[in-house]
Amino acid sequence: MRVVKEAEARRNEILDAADELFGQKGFDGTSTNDILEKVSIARGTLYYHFKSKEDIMNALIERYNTRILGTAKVIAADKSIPIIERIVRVVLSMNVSGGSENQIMEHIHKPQNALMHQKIQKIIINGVTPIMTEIIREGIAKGLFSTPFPYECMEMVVAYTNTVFDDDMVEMNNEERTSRIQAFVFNTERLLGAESGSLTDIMQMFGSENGGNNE
Amino acid sequence: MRVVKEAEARRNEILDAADELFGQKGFDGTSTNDILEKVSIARGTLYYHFKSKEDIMNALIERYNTRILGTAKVIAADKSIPIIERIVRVVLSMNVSGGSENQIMEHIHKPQNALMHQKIQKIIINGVTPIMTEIIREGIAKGLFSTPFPYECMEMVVAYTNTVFDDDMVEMNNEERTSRIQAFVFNTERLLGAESGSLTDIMQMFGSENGGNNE
DNA sequence: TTTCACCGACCGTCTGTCGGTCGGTATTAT
DNA sequence: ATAATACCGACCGACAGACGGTCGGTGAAA
Repeated sequence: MRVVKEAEARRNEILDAADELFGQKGFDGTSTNDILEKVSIARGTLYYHFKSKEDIMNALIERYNTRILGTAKVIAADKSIPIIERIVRVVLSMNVSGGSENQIMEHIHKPQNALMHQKIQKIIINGVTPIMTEIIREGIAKGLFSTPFPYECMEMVVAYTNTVFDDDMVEMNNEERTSRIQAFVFNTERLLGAESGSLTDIMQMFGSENGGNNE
Repeated sequence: MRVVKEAEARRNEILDAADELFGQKGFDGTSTNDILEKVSIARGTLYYHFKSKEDIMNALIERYNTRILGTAKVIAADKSIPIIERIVRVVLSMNVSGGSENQIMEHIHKPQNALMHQKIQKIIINGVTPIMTEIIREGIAKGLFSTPFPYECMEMVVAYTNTVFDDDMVEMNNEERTSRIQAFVFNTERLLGAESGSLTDIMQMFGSENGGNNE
């Protein structure tokens, strides 16, 4: 049957379907036919809205991009939140993505979606780092931190969390995870030249993020 | 024409061809036909030696694995080399891979080979980190370094260098690269609790690695 | 005569293309 | 105001081309 919609509405339908399918079966594992069936459109329609399958992925990433960085920016700019808490929240917003759709990132970390994962990681490293750095500079001004290389510091922190914590890159049981987080907090304090123990609050929130989402 | 060879010889021919082709055109961009033509064998022969295209990639990665970690282990175990120099050499061995085939890793860092890259990165992080950690412990015993978390420290260092320096993950011009290395050395010193400036030698060797290979 | 490396025709599935169709909307004539 | 017309954006589905993987069969060496 023939159903006509506005281009943007249709585009989003396709993206929503692709989002779910890529999450379940990976990019390579999802055929364009899978998407067609899910949206109930014909082949030509898909290629009317997107020029290729990879184009769909790029559009999806663009959506993630906007959401993730948008959320991070809002949090980072809210100077009413204490600096350290703001840092924690920005870090968390990278994984949970802020809103009701908290299963966005969960799918990404699978061996199947390597390319998508790589592209998102690139966006996070190059997008989140400057946002975090701004907070760090604030902290330096207030005497909380002390480093001549705030940007590179945060780049290291962001790159590390994104490879080791977000992935199946390093396999850990809960115990190893806990010690990894302890060490991470300690190391971050050293990198930032923060007083020992001043970031320990981070650990708790990290821990709860893993166990289960409470709001 | 029909040419018969020992299975292992043929396997290596196929791997060599795949290595070069994947490097040039990426994994997805290389068809099995490309490999067949290059090796001058028939379809069935390829699938006699490998059960799938991905199997070829995994065998390739296994080769890298052996070479990279093998080289790293040899260097790390040579206690005649001063600790800091050993660290530098291990880091370098990750990129140059030791021997005459120094173009192995160059191809990997392309958006096309995302899956292969991810798998190799996993091997490096989980394989090189313990090797490096051993050296660090030696350094701690000698009073050069001081950290309660040597493993997690090195994990951070290895993960960072592999994402930021080895990739097109972060685009940098030479100037940015230089400052990135300066900061990296500084940060690593902090992480390891090393005396400021004690690792500066690293910077020089890193610099030469980029410019051109001498020996 | 058994075994091992090899062959190449063939299959199903995939992505992407292309000529053509349909329905709503703006425009014009009545 | 209403009807005829022209237009265009959204949609369709048959099709082409290429790909990864299979299988029954072949030839040479052991």
